[in-house]
Amino acid sequence: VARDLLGATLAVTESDGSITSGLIVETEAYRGTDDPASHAGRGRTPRSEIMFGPPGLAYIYLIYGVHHCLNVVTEPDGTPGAVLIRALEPLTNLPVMTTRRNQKSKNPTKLCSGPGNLTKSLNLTLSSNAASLTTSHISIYAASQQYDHVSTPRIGITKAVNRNWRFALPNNLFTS
DNA sequence: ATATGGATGCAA
DNA sequence: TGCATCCATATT
Repeated sequence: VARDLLGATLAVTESDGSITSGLIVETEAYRGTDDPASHAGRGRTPRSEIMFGPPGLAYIYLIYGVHHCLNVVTEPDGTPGAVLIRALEPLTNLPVMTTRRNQKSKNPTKLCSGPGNLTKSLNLTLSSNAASLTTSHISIYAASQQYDHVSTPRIGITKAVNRNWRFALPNNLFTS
């Protein structure tokens, strides 16, 4: 699923009705109770519970007390799994993103480059945790084509570094 | 290289 | 209750 999400469109409907969106260019998979790098790797906890739930929900958590990370719950009900969205190529509402990121340059390549950066650009916080990606203000539209990809170890983790579960569009300027 | 700073989960 | 840890980023 992490591979399939490459090239999909992530869109957030703002309170004024406008759409802030981007193309998913970088993802990471976290799957199973035997994945020590996953929040679900030590079984069900209040936080990881959502990863065990039905697919199609947003899992948003606070990291380092500073940044939010957006994940898509993927596996069938009962099996834990989620895909971390790590980078987007901005599509709409770029000025809004630039303002939220306090960017002076209008260079779009860094607007959504990194999991904490894209949630800031899209204004996603814990209040959107567990939102349905099919019926809420957050939506994902499947890619219209199959994209080529590269895979590498996941970033920022210390366990299970040998699994190449990070996926990105090759030679993409908007990855982190 | 370093400051940032809240939620989480586990031990006590 | 206390504390180490954490899927990161901006700034020095």
